[in-house]
Amino acid sequence: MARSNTLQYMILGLLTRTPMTGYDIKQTFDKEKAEFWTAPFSQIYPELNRLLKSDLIELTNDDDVNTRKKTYQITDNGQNYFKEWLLLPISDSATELSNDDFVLRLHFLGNTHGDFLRKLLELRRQTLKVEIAQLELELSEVTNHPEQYGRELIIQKELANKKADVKLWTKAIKNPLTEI
Amino acid sequence: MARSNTLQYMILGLLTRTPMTGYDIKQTFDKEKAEFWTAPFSQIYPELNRLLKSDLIELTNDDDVNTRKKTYQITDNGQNYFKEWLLLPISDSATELSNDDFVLRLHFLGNTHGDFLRKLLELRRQTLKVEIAQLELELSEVTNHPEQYGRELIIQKELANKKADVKLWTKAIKNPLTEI
DNA sequence: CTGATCATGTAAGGGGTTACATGATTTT
DNA sequence: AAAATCATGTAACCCCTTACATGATCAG
Repeated sequence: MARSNTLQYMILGLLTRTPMTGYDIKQTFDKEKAEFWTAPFSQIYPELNRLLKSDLIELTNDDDVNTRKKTYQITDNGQNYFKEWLLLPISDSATELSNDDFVLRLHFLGNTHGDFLRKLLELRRQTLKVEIAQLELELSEVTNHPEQYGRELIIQKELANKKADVKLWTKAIKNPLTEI
Repeated sequence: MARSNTLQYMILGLLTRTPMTGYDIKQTFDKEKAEFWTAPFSQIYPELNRLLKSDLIELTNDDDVNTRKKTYQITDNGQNYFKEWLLLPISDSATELSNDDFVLRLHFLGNTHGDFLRKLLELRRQTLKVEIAQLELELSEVTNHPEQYGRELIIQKELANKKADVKLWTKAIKNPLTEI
């Protein structure tokens, strides 16, 4: 249980847009730096074969028979599976949303799903506020303890980051894309 | 090769301060939330035994003979090994310093090592500036591409975070602890 | 005397990295 | 003709997580 499997969703997400080969997927990861995450071929190819067996993706018939090239497309099954995952943090009444979970989903939200996007941002903002309160408490415990100066700087860094995030998501909630 | 092994350095770093048991180490991780990182017993105990075999730590004689309690202290060997790692990003003319590497080292820098701390912050600031330039380029490529709105938000978030970091480290370089 | 905390481990399995292996196609 | 890029994989190894196993000590 608890199979996080980021790669699985990254691949499915990319294939919701257009059919691709394993090689293409790797290129996309490297070029887009996706959300600052990548995977080697040795992870991508086995994962593709696993998804194929699970009937979440399938081979297209576009490939020249003489090449080894294998172009994959997502199945209806895969579409549903991916969408279910994408919407999970909202339908689930989970009160927490880690940065990784959040970023991974955000990556696949374009101009569609405007409503869902807003809810996702709201949820993340809530999580951040709780974390900020916690960090402020920790910070108050280390100030004036010069031997923990390094740790104090780390806490300040995390605080600054999370506060910047709250600001950004607040702005994004107020000014949705539709206004552009 | 390329054994990153965060845990190894966390343990050695804690033991430079005071002798501890595996249980104490776990407590410290959980309480201090270290630098937002923790490890389970199933990782800590085997690692302690490995460090013991490598002669980087040793058992103290403080423990009651009748208990299973094992209090460890760092050896001279371990001290050297740890210090070498701590100073690596400077002595090494590596031009990059990842956030994880940076934070891990920062955690063990108190009011001592003021000079080294400044160099470390400087180095990190340089890395950040390069990354910011890269992100600004990526951002310019996705704006006005509504289908990549999610990715745009991610890039903006990363940019905001890195900029906040630069600001913070600049301030820390200018106002060292000695002024407190 | 019962439950919380102290205390140390092993086992199984997932996920990720690095290195290795192979060969076709395209560019220079 | 050589080098770069396209293209798909396997093998070994490390790190980390979850679950399991065991028992002592201390507080209520």
